[in-house]
Amino acid sequence: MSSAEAAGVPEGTSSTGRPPSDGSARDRIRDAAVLRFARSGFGASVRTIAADAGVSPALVIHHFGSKDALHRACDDFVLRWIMGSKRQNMGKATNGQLLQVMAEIDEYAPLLGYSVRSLQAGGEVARAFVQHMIDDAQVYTREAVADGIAKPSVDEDARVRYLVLSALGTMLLSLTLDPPEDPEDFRAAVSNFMADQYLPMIELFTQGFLTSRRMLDDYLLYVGDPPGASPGQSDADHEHVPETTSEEP
Amino acid sequence: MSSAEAAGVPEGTSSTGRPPSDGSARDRIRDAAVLRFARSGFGASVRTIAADAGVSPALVIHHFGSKDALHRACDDFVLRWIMGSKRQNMGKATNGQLLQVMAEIDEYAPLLGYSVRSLQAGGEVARAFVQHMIDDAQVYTREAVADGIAKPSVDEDARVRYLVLSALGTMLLSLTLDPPEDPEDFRAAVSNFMADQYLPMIELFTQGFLTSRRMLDDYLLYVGDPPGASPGQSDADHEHVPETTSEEP
DNA sequence: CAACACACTAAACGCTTGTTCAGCCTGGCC
DNA sequence: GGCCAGGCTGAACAAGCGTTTAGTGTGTTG
Repeated sequence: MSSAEAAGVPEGTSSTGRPPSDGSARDRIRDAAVLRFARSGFGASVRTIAADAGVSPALVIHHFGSKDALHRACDDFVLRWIMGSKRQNMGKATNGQLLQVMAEIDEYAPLLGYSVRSLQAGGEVARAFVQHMIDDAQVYTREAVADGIAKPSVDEDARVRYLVLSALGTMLLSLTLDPPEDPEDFRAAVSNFMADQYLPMIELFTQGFLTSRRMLDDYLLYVGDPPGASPGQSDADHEHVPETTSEEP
Repeated sequence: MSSAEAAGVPEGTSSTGRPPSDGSARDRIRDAAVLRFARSGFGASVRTIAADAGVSPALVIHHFGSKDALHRACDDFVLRWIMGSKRQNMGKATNGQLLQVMAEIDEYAPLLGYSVRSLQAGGEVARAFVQHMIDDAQVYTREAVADGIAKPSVDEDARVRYLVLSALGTMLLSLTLDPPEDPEDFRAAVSNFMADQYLPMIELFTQGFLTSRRMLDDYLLYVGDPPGASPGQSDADHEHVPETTSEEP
């Protein structure tokens, strides 16, 4: 939590004090907008944001041109913030798999709410956010497979994409179904979610769900080898239980 | 204008015929609202819905009282429809696991868009929708475990909840990131999604992701037994021993 | 027939929205 | 000093929203 928003400056506008160095009002508006969008969604009104920032609605438009442009500016800001934070955290914890991504999210805290709203709304930030996570996870997963921590996949790219979409989507749906009373506290909600879902998730990641390979083998036989496949992976044929499961299309 | 009344009155009455049992205009408004909400989200205006139904905005309010009440009526209608369809499909395919849930969704087609919007927006329908899916999956999973198709879990309830949240959430996020150009066609989008994600999903379900049980065992050791697995329940505590012949060292 | 009920509508009301406009205030430059 | 640039504002505007109101037409009922 940065809590850098502690700029006092309540309405005691003695001589309209504003630091002359750089447009602090513009930044204050942007910060207020990010916070308000996170709290109330992107339907939040310009007037509300202006009130949060302690300025007039007209000034918001004066500085950003329109509400849409303000939204885009917030997207830019958050995206830049995330990318910086990512690069900073990239070094540590190369042991991580996908779970690591979730743990990292907990560190993204201040702008987590904004990201969640963006994911709910779709659009450019959401796509970029997910894509960056996928890129990260690709590195982690490759290393995990090389280190023998993770099993190889028939199609690594598809698996990484699925795992990221799954981890994010599950959390997103959970947050949507039971949103935190205080919209400020996405962080606590994420922690709760992790506490609830960690066991089944890691259980699935450890032992899988099905007892037989039949479904997978049938599918592989049906579609042929997918693009990324190198068929030499004899690593994974240890589990041939010739079980006659019930019928399946 | 006013060609609306000439268009599409299923009952043979030529002029403003309305059966005394149930008003057809009311139904037409509800149907138009469901479609419009699915197409444009719940922010769609009463005026738009009225135009779609070929009536005046005032009539919408006259019949439903308010836009919120109309929304609730649509929720009721869709929920009832889903529950009926569920009951109808419940008989077949008891072999299904969670994948079955996804396949079923493809059959929910007409109201799929509405459900997706509801899941995106959260609220009562979304919760009910998910809960019903969980209830279904609980039955399926129990049977699959009993039949030896699915592996047992340390906490079956938590697993089912996670699997449903994961399956739905993944699809929801995918649909949000790349929404279909024609909002009518959520069905095709779901099919595409399934085509893309089936392999990694079934691979994960078959072989898991991690090579060692260590993370799971560490977690179980750390938290002790989860709430669902009381020691008296002899049914499910055969899984505590670290047997897992399917895992490589 | 008159009288009522009710589906239905055009028009307007009140409100909120994003945005614009004219002008105030102040700091810096001549 | 004068004067301009620009951050900043209160007031207003147009558009859209959900909803209300007053009223029209029509089928049913006494």
